[in-house]
Amino acid sequence: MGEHEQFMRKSNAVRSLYGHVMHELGQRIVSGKVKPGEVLPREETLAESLDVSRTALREALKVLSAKGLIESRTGVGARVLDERHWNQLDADVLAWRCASMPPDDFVDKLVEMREIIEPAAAAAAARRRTAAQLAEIETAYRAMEAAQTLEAWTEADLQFHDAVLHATCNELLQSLFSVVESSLGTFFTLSARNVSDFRYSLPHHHKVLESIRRKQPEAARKAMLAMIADSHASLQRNRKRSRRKA
Amino acid sequence: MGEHEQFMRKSNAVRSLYGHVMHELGQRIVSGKVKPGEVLPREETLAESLDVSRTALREALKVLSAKGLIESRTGVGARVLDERHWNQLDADVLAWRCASMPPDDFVDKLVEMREIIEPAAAAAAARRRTAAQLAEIETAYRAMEAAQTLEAWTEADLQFHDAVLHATCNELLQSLFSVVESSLGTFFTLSARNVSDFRYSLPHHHKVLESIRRKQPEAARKAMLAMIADSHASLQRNRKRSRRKA
DNA sequence: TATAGTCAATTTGTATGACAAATGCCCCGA
DNA sequence: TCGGGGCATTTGTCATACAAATTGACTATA
Repeated sequence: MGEHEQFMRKSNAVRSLYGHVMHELGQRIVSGKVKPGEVLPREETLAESLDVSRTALREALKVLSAKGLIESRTGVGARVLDERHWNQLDADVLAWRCASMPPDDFVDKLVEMREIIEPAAAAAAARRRTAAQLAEIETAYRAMEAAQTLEAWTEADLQFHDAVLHATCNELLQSLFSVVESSLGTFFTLSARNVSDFRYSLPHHHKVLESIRRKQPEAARKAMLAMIADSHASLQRNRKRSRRKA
Repeated sequence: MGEHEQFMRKSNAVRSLYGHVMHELGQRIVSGKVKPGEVLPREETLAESLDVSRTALREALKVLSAKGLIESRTGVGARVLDERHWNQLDADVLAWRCASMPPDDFVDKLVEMREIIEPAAAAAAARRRTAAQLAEIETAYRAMEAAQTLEAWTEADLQFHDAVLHATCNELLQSLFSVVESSLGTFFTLSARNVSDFRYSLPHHHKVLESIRRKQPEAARKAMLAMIADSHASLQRNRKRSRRKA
């Protein structure tokens, strides 16, 4: 897993016991190992099998319930809910879905989301960005320029897109960063073979930056859309290649 | 509070103890009664003041932590996080923000989100909808046509927009329904005086329905955008009116 | 036989008390 | 002045007990 210090919160959830349990159960559900409609074993049994106390297990269940994955009812048990109820935009749920090489159609959905969100965000940023927000974007861009390793590039890339969302001055839009994060993460996973040319999208980013600097919403929208379309195309080339291998 | 039986889950969270506690603390935070950076009283004290056990309180804190509102650390306490970390798209967080007559700029942000999401969703639905999904949308439309009370209208309206999101075949888009729900809810709250003409947007909905039926993405996009722009304009008229009163 | 009502078993919900672990701070010593 | 050790504070985890809700079976009754 990548280390995006300032994005991935140090998240005590990672270190804590209940965090592990939540992660484990969450993945079981999202990956389909336990299917919607099924009820989990009773808490005492489940706690024992996971080697934690009922307290820790229950905290995990509560959070999963808040994410819409399960519903606990007295006297019945914890039933896995239908996908329709899942909090699909939750960072954890997205991560769980992307964890194990997501199916192509899910990647397409991620891309569709980006194509809707990010061009609109770039346009809004071009309209409303403050000087400080522009500086944030530029800093991220410079970091991409300077990146020597794939890891450094990835972090700077994420920071760039986060900064654009931030510049929209709309925190609701910024909360969609989790989608971008999962999307980019998956992208780098799926196209890990050609690590060499990871800088190919730099010109696209430059155009977005300049459009936002000059406060040209339509130019920013187009530049961002082109960037996403380009990376999507590159991803599909990789798909075909790996399918041929198989 | 409206009753949208099939949207608002019966949500044991409403009835349960920890649910009340979560709601109470969540509102305190989102409304700004306790500000980011502050630390809550220690669990024992807080539990006592809310008249619940530490167990129930901790379950509430865990969920609030999952929503990004607070962060608990051993030996320190539960610190309220900066708005940047909040899970802004979470249904509860949105509801808490809209609970107490949200400021104009937040309403604008909701509208901006709708203007980005829903036209794109309508276009996608026009491209990919199945016959069954179209039927869902039509059913909702008929219910709007037949609605005699504001309550019936509101429920059908929500159902219409949910059906459109569903017809995109992209569950990520559908998860943004919480935004539409909060937005419409707030809209009806703010424009509650002229209840009489609640049906004025029916023609807009008709255009969206027909465009999706005929699989015309661009027409669907435009119709949806026009609908949102129209309701936004109507909302702003109301704002001015109520400002004049004050 | 059908039906309503009661009871018992099961499972989650809540409370309580205890201790482990992490953090921050003061104080002491070099 | 700086660094480390220990102490107080607070959350993290565990174990146990009982309350509350749901289910399903059983029974009495028409």
